[in-house]
Amino acid sequence: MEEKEISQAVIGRLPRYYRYLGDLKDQGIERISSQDLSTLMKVTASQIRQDFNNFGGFGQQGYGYNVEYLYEEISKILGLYQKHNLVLIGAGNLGQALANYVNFEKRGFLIRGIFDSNPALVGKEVRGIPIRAMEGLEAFVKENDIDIAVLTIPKTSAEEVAERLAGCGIKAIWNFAHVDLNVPEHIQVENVHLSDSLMKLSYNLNRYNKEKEQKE
Amino acid sequence: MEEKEISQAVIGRLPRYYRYLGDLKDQGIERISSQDLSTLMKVTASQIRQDFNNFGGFGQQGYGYNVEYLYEEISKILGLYQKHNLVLIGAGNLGQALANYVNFEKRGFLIRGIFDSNPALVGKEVRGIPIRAMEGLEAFVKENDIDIAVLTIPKTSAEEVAERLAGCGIKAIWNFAHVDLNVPEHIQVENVHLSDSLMKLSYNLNRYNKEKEQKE
DNA sequence: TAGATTGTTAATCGATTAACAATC
DNA sequence: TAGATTGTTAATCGATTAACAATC
Repeated sequence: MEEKEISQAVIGRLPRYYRYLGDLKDQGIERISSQDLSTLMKVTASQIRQDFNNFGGFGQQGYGYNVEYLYEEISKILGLYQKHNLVLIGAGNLGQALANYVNFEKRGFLIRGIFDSNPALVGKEVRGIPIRAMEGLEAFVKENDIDIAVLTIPKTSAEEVAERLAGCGIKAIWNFAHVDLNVPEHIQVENVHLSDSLMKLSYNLNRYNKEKEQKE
Repeated sequence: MEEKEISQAVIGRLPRYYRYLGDLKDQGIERISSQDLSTLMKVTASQIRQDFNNFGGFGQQGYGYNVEYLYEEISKILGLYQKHNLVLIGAGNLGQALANYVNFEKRGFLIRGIFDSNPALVGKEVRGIPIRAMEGLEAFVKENDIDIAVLTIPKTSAEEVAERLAGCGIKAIWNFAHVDLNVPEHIQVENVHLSDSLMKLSYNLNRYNKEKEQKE
């Protein structure tokens, strides 16, 4: 069966649904209508129903959606029931922050190895995981069935490391380096460009202040 | 003059243009056509011209765009010529990583104060900036002309802190806590939801693998 | 002047919203 | 059965792409 491609706009909203449904579940709420969820999340009920129907009918007419069931279904869609082995490359501040972030482990994202090009860091540990030298990267990825690499390195070395990762069969890169990576199509890349995000905030802040000035 | 609202889709692309233009500038390239930039950035030339024309004509027929000029103009649009005073709330791993990130300072985002609710951290320093107790937050924000708060605290306390910030006149929040904040409309919020980002990667990774299996 | 390339209008595409018949 | 609410089709809206006249 040829499945129709789901737009990235929809995918991008799923984690937010997942979060709200998790909260509802924790509150012991059993069912919710698209209308109520719409009020809660400040999106249209129509969009909620459309989004869910991309993946088949999760609701029931006259009843709404079962919170726990919907939560589980979204988790399956996002692939969270599945374990992933990660390597973290770049044990600087941000890398260490991510390595210490326990919530990823809970969702099945397991950091198996940490690498850094700085000899002073090699041999040290972050949350019990030793920091390794970059030389061993390829072998480690292959031997430990690693599918995701987290890139928290400067932009200058990011492209080179990405190529090495592509060469040893990595499947996805979570990229915090401030460049766009040039990797083969079959490798999934998700960028987190922090300074881009801050610039957006800067724009909106300035725009709002300007508008205010004009009114005065 | 009533300025027409620029869509967030366009704003979201500006930092990427800015980055590419900065690189071109560093390479000493003087001018570029929308066509060449299009090839480089893998977007359509049409989109590039439309985007820039939202802010007035930056180019010249038959010539293209002057790299340095365009770079400066985008920097102005994004408000990067302007200094902003920030407080960082939450001196955990992520907070410290951000505090240590020098590039923000370069762009005029100056971290003036760091706050944490953990008494064990209070009094310590991050890059020369002392960590303060939460009690002093409001006074500090007012006295130091702070306009942006960076929230790197757990979701449980995020809403409460956001309300305190709203109460003392903060203008924008860069939110790393994994909740949607309920603040008045005039406060700009930019969310960085890391786990949402990882879930998106997870979805795309799984989808690709599934498609591959089907073909085999 | 001729060629290049923008600025801008028009066409297309996709995503969001509205409406309502189906059905629990 | 009557009421509620989904699933889904149709309408609208906005964003992207194409086309080309304006102009450097």
